[in-house]
Amino acid sequence: MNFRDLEYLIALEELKHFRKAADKCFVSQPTLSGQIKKLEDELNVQLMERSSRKVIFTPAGLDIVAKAKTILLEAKSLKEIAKSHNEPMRGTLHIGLIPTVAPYLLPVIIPIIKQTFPDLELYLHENQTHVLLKQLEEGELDCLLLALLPGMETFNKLDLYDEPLELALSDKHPWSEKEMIDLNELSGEHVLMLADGHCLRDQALGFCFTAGAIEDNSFKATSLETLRHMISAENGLTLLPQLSIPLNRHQSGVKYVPFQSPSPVRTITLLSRNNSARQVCFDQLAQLIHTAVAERLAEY
Amino acid sequence: MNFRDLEYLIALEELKHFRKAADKCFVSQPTLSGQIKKLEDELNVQLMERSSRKVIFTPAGLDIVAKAKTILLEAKSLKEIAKSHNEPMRGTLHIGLIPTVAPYLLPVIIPIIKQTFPDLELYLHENQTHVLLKQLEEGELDCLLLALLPGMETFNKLDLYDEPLELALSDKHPWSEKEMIDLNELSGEHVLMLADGHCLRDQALGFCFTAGAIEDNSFKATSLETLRHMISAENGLTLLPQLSIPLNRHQSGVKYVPFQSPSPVRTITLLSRNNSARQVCFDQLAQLIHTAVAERLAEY
DNA sequence: TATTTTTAATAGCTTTACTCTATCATAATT
DNA sequence: AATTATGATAGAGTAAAGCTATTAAAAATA
Repeated sequence: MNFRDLEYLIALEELKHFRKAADKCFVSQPTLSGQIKKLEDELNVQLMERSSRKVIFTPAGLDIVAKAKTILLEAKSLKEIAKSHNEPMRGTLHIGLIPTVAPYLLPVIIPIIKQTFPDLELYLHENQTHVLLKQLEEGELDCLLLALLPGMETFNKLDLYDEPLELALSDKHPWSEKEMIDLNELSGEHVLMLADGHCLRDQALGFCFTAGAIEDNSFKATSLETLRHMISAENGLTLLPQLSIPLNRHQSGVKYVPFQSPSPVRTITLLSRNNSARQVCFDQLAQLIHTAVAERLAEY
Repeated sequence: MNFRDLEYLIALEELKHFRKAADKCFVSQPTLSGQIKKLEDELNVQLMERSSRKVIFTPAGLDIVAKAKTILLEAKSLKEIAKSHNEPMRGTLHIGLIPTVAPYLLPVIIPIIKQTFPDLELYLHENQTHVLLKQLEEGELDCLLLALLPGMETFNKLDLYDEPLELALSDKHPWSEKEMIDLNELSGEHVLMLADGHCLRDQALGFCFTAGAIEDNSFKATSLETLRHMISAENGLTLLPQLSIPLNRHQSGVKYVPFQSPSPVRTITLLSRNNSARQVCFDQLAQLIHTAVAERLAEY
């Protein structure tokens, strides 16, 4: 039994005539006859009485025609489901983000994504890099927005933007009035850091090590916001990514000073599985994010 | 797209493994791979991501698997419908009967039919022979219970019983005490008849003509019961089929006298289309009716 | 780092099943 | 009796689906 056989049967019930039904189905009369016979043999039930003048459906035949119609409708619906999924910017999308990106990037991009791709249903998952990578691999997430690190080569990456880090410090700190600062001036300074597992911690540690700065071991923050409040309270120093910094670089007791070139920087990337079916979607999304963030960063 | 492809897809979604899914479907792995690929091409949508380690279904794939499951369920249900119709003594049956048979035969056979074949749903249609034959031909009726007449050779017939006609007359008539009577004694008598269109009228007329009796043209009855009442009221004569006669041959002013051999007789037959799908059903029904009526007639 | 293992895709051939044209058989109509 | 209408049958051709053997690529293991 296959879908075509059911079409033959339905046409035959409608027209009560083998040749006409065959014409309607664009096959020859013997073909239709044969397939109907095959169907009867397979179902082991006589679907109609044939005579040279009349085709009379049996009750069994009529019941089966009715069921056949619902099956063909379902098949049509299946094809329409497929069609609706053909549009890349439609359907659900599970995005993973790291905690040092999510709260600052999302307000910039969510409104424009919702406006540009209203049929995209976003689910946002905030987690640390190693968790996100695992989830992406398992297929639990569709793509990630995070800072590019070594070891991500097995994934497909679309670079979104390079995000400079700036020096955050209390507005009572002697350096707080500086317009710019050189990374090497941090030599010997104690710097506050995020807790283990945050990729920004490792990156910042790297820059500090190069500059000769020292981690302040008395405290490890669990979020950038905690870190920011600590700076204000403790008169400390830290590195914060640009998107988390207010435009005027001075707010609630904290001042922000950009570094002189070459500034410490991290690359924010859209990561997806190499063989993901939604590459077209990611391309468009990356393009949109790139533009939106470029506009935002230009405001500094 | 066909049903098998959907089975492959469902197995693959369940096992997330091409070879295992192929095993489950009793085909080779390349066959399953090929058909899945064909399905994707046909639906023009990627149903899953493949890698050498993982099979991850896309949202489109999952939606389509869900729909595929309902389609296969419907297909299964279609086969079960066919199966249920395989039992010949089940389902609806439209039976046509003539008015001179229905009221007398049905009480005899309906209880035993309902008891023997409880899954048979009977619809009874009372009409004159020519109407019934037309309806049978058109497929509106499945079979007929009527008196066999010339011109019915194109149908399939199963003889049920031979029904003798008896002489019905007022209990005040001089012949009313006779045990038996010879048909030829009717010579010159006036006999009451049914209206045109009743086959019993034509048959009775035939017997009367042979015997030399004359039709009483002053009245034509539209039913046997009217005829019976007329006999009582008008002191007339008529021929009535045995099943319409009370067992003691005397009731409400009417007496019944059987004819000496050779008695006038009609053959009651089950008629169906030659190519009817339900010949088995009719055979069993005829057998049952034959037995039930034989038992009833033996009581006279 | 090289080797083995796992897993899906590909190539090439075979088989199945569907379709076609031509013809037959039967019953209805002329 | 001849013609027409209609479905069934026969036989050949084609397309689809199946198989085995092999390849390719990634992961696991040595």
